[in-house]
Amino acid sequence: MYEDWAEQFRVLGDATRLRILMLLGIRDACVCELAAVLPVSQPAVSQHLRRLKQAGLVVEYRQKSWMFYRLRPDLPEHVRRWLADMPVDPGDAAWLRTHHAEAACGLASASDPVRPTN
Amino acid sequence: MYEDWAEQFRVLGDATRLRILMLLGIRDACVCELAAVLPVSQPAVSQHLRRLKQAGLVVEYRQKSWMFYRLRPDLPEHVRRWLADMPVDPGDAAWLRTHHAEAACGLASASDPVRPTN
DNA sequence: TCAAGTCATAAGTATATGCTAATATGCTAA
DNA sequence: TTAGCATATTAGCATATACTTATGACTTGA
Repeated sequence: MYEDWAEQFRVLGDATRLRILMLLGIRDACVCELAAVLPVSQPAVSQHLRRLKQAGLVVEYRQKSWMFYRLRPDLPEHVRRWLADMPVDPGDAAWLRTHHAEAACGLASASDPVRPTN
Repeated sequence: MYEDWAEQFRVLGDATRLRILMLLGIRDACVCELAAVLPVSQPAVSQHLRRLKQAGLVVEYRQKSWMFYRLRPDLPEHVRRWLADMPVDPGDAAWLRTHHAEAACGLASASDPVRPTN
């Protein structure tokens, strides 16, 4: 009866996944950006993102060769509140600010990323 | 940085622990009551309660030979909201209603359980 | 003091988890 | 089509977790 709820909590029960969620709370990011910031390998990032996606916490969209991830727009209110209460790592925020997606991923700054409709 | 938060989520990331929390949301209960309701052994219940206690989610108090556990009165608002949003297992609620602590644990019904001051 | 009941702890086991390295897949641009 | 990059998947490993049984510690009442 509580297994689905427990699974939701387990998804949030990893520091790396929480950090990914907070990073995506600053702005959308592609896998290579996350892998550059986080102290784990790219496959590890991919695996975390897969789990977050399966849990319905993030969505993905392709931008040229890059898979961008973003927080799901209609996150459950519980999750929104939790994330709002957690502090953003200043270093993470600075990194995402100084390394714009255009530069980091070679996107032309003129073209705004095409976001999924939902 | 997020390890403490992740740990909080991991504590909630187990169906048995969630069920214990929901049971204690109905009324305080002793270990043997919880072990009677749950499909796990008494040591398993004790181990879960220890973890819940370390996480600051429950407190314990002795009543004769029984160790009663209750939700910590000043639970973080996050947790309160999560618990409020989760459904109570009807079977669990019925069990705690029909098996009063007095009968289940041999307490005289005249004496209200002495609760801790906090 | 002692027997019975209650709970906690210890030891052992099976499964889940998070990571890495290696490899496969897929997209883009020439 | 093909080269090169970005991402996903696989296999393997170390650790964490949840459970059991066995046992120890504590409380109560006779």
